[in-house]
Amino acid sequence: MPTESSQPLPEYNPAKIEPRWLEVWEKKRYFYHAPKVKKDDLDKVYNLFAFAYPSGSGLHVGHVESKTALDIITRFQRMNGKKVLFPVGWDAFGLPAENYAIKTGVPPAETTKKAINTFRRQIKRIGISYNWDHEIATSHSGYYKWTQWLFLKLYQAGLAYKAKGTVNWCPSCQTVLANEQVVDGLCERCDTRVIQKELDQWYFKITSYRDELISGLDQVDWPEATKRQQLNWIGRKQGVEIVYPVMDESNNLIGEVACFTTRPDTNFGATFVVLAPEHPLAVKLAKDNKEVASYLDQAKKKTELERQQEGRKKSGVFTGLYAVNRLTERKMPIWVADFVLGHFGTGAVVGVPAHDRRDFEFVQFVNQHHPDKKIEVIRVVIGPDGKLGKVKSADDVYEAKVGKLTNSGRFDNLEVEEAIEAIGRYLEKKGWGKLATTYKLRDWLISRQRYWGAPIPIVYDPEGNPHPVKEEHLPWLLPTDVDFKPTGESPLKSSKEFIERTERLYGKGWRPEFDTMDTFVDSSWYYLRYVSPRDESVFAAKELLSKWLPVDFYMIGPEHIVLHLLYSRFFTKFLRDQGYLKFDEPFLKMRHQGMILGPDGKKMSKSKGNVINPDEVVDKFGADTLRVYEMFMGPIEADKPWDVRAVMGVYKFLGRVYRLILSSPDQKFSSQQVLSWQRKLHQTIKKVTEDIPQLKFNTAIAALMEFVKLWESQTKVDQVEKKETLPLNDLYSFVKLLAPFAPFLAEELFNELKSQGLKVDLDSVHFASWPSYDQKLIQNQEINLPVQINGKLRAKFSLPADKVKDKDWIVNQVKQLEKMNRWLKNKEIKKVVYVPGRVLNLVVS
RNA sequence: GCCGAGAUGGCGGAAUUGGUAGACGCGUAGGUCUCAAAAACCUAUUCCCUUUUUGGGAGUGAGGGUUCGACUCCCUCUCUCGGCACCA
Repeated sequence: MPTESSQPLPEYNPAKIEPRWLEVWEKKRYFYHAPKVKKDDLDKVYNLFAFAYPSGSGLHVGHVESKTALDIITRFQRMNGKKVLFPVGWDAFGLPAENYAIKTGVPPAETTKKAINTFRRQIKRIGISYNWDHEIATSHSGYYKWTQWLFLKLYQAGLAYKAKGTVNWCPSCQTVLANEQVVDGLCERCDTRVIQKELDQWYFKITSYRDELISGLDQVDWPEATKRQQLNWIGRKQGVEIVYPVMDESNNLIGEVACFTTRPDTNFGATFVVLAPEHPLAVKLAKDNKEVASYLDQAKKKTELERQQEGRKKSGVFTGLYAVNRLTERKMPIWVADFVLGHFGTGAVVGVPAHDRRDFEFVQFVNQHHPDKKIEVIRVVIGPDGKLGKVKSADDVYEAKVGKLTNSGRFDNLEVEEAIEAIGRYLEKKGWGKLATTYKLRDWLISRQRYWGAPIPIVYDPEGNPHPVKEEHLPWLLPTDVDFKPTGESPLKSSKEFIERTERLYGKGWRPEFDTMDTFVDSSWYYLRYVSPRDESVFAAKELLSKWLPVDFYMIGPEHIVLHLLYSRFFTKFLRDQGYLKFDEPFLKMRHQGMILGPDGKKMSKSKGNVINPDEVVDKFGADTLRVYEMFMGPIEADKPWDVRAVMGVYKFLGRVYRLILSSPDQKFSSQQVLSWQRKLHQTIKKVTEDIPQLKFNTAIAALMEFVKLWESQTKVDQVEKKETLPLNDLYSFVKLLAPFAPFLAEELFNELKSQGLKVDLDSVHFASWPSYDQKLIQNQEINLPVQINGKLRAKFSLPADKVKDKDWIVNQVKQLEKMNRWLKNKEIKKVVYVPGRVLNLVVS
């Protein structure tokens, strides 16, 4: 019967389809440039992907997931008439390129360039529709010029300062390590014990924004868990700073010591005070107290690992001084111990052993090793169980904030929560303390003794005083004549050119700062640069900033939750205060993509041999299959294992779509079939349209599959009356639905439809407008109503859609059903619950 | 220890946010085609009982509760995964 179609259809062959369209898109530079927007344009959308480090191993399937997700959203929004900024860039400075240089001698600039080229090729191959004209790389001098400018702005504002600080140091690699590079006290690269070293370092004063970094979270649509992690990191705590007079052995008043506590309610049970080794009073005492001096020395020498191995084992030394608890008139011995941290609170802690485990453990240590200096344990809170027993072991320590006070004079019998208030106020009234707030957040150490980063734009005069590099000397270029071999010194020290340049520009005897900046500095303002990446006069064009920023949607891995986001928000607030930005928060809405695990359900790693290479998947099945499979795996935010065989299922699905469209002119249907085909189509349009903005790509794809399934089954029904073909315009709608997910196949099928006679004046389906659905058409004419007896499903009753609101009619009809006899015979219907179209529940007795 | 997320068939996961649990895909079994295999297509597929169909019972980590009705809400517990961790 078929005539022209007796030729076999061409097979779905992505290897032919995809390169062809890629070439066309590249040639025509589709979406290369961000669209033009007017100020306050409500149609603008800024979609941001957390730019990646261009590692030598190339694109990872995890990259593909988040890039594809954002690409789908972007294409969907474009088809819905939005103007979208969708840029791409490279977090190109960083350790791996430098380590590679140390090993091989190949300069990081070269390695990085090569890696970027690989990434760019791979990303284009999977059809991500980035605005390539806006591409940036943080290692490019046109970019880091502005990173340095930002440093200078902070410097001028007094928010960049130099101070001595303790840093992680790997004696084998001879370099400073970031906290993240220390794993269980060992260097992540060579497993050498990391030690603490005092170095003169540059810091950014992020702490001056700590309160706004908390309150600003109310303005953004981020996952609650993410917000909470930020809050924990900032770690704001309300409490009381109690000031105790300090006396020597012979009761001479010699000063005072302040202790921060969140539990002033327990202060009647305070029996000692502990200073951190860094506490000024401890340092002062060390001058003429040998025991204290040697303890401080030991504490300083301790490595991270040793501290961790010791666990919670306490140590300490008595200072010979006492603090007076004015609530009880008790003389509390003052000790120095390294379990107290110098940088939290006041660096001194008041010990309440009955109600703080660590305090109790310390008392155990003292009472065991210094029996002549025994410290008393006094219970001042009775738990709800009414137990008033002695606190004899660590398990008896009562830390919960529930219970009533005892042994606390006039405050006895108050509930803990009340007592916190009351005693706090009392201390304040007496002038013995004041309400105080402490934070865990510390200033941001940005110095790195590394080569592959942006040089800190500071020069030192012959006396060693720092001066900012003049703005006209930016970019303060990273020298190239350096020795990469680690020597324990900053690699830039080996550059003759760098020193000569400094002397030429600033005078004889002047020296440049040899450290570079933490790469987090580069990566915490890049979203601003995207609007005008080639502008040499400003970090980001003001007019464009006001049009595009803030970022509307940010897709970022959960590993960046704390640092990157905190730093970015800090920079945003700083630049706002400097008058450059007009918004408070850089990222309005944010979501995280999960991790793609190996087929074994474990994190992919070369050593486990479970790495899936996206290039190989594309070679075998094509980019569309890779994209659709990754989106189909499951919810975007979940961790999901790769299933080699499930990829085939997606490939088959795309092949079916291909064949259905190509053979559609030969498919004949009854008008009834066409109608139900259209109904399903419109239901699918609705589902996909609603799912994409919610990032529910897996269910959107499932809906497309369901539609294709129905279509296929219809072609197989042998009916007598079959003379209609599917309307080209409806086929077009379906291809549009497919376009964000499988852009190559959709483009191919769009062209096919044109050759079948579709009249559209467009070069690409990706410029088409998104299909809309007909609400009336969606309604099924027949409704299959579940009928429950006492909440258990007993029958299904199918009724015409126009009867759906007629409860009485339905109940009557259902009662007549023969099936119902069994359940309703000799029973009384006590209650009828009817949710229109959803369920009918008869409650019988 | 603290904070957070989670637990649904053999597997990945759906479920209109309190209304038919298991959509969609994988896998498996049987079938069509084939000399055979692969591919493709069709059918079945939560478990148990009954069984010719019909039918019945159980069932969303465990236990309890609220409700006409609970994967969904509340309480208790177990386990898994992330983050922080001597932070006063």
